[in-house]
Amino acid sequence: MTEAPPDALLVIAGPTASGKSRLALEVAEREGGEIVSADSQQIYRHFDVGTAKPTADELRRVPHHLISSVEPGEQVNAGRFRDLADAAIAQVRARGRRPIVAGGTGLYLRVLLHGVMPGPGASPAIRARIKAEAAEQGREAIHRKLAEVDPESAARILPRDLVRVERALELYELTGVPASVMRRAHGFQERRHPFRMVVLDPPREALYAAIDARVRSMFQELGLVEEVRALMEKGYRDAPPMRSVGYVQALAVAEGRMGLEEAIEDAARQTRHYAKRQVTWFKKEPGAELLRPPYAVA
RNA sequence: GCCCAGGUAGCUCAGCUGGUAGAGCAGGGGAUUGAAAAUCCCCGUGUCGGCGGUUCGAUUCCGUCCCUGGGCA
Repeated sequence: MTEAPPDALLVIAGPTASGKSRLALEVAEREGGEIVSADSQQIYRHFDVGTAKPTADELRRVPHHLISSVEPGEQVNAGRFRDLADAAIAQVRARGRRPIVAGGTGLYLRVLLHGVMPGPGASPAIRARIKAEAAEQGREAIHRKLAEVDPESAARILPRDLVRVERALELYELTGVPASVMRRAHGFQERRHPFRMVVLDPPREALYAAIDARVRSMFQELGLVEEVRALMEKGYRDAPPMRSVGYVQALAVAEGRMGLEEAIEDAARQTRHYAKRQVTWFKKEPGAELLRPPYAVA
């Protein structure tokens, strides 16, 4: 691994409940830093308990950026995150302080560090149309359409993966260029920030125990279901963050579709699966430095 | 003590009339370029409770013992 330059951006990544926030806080306090969150859910306002946001006290101790900064009705995406994060990093530096990026959203981190292929973002209209077509004609049919305009993408995306089929189709419709061509041309080759990325890598058993305890606490002590009821009253029942792990189950409880205990167990299980996906992602992330507990960053 | 129902993968359970077993969940692995806490893919050998017996061959039949539920005393 190459020696990171002194002004390298410190990035702390890792699966949920591994202790990223704690470590980031500790480093920030020690070095006069400010935290820039790379979390696709904590960025939404009002969704606090279920996203495991830092406590009010923690937020007071160190300035945090990109936490509670977007209304739940808006859709954040990788491109928007990159812009917001760039701005936050620049602000922190302008103040002569050290930005510390911490978060578990792998795609956002990658896009921040390595860029995203140029091109248009999501088009709600196109997606709604494709979704309707898929419901009517089936995913296979949509996949065949993709195969006609972009056989390379169709070959690597399975028909059932509607999210990706949709995006590839959307990209082609908007630009006339196959997504596969853009993907190949881009290849995450941008070097947007010199960085040093540490990935927290707790033993699986400990990670799962921490997840189980956290999820249970969200429901039984922190009032996740009550938070969801309040969010529903504010009109956020169908907001993007409501479909993330924990909120899905809490919503089901709030609407009487699921019992509390079942919801806790399901949310914990889904969170464990999610954590595993994060581990898979970060393990092969270029430049990642795996860290075993006890965590320490020099 | 007697009667009944069970003891099969970590868990819940399938397994016509004998040819050494399979699903869901859990768990494991992977993909991932503007929804990413989303979306999607792959992976199931385990003394079929123990010991005898019948049989070319027993998870499957017989005997016996152990264990777990339920019932009767």
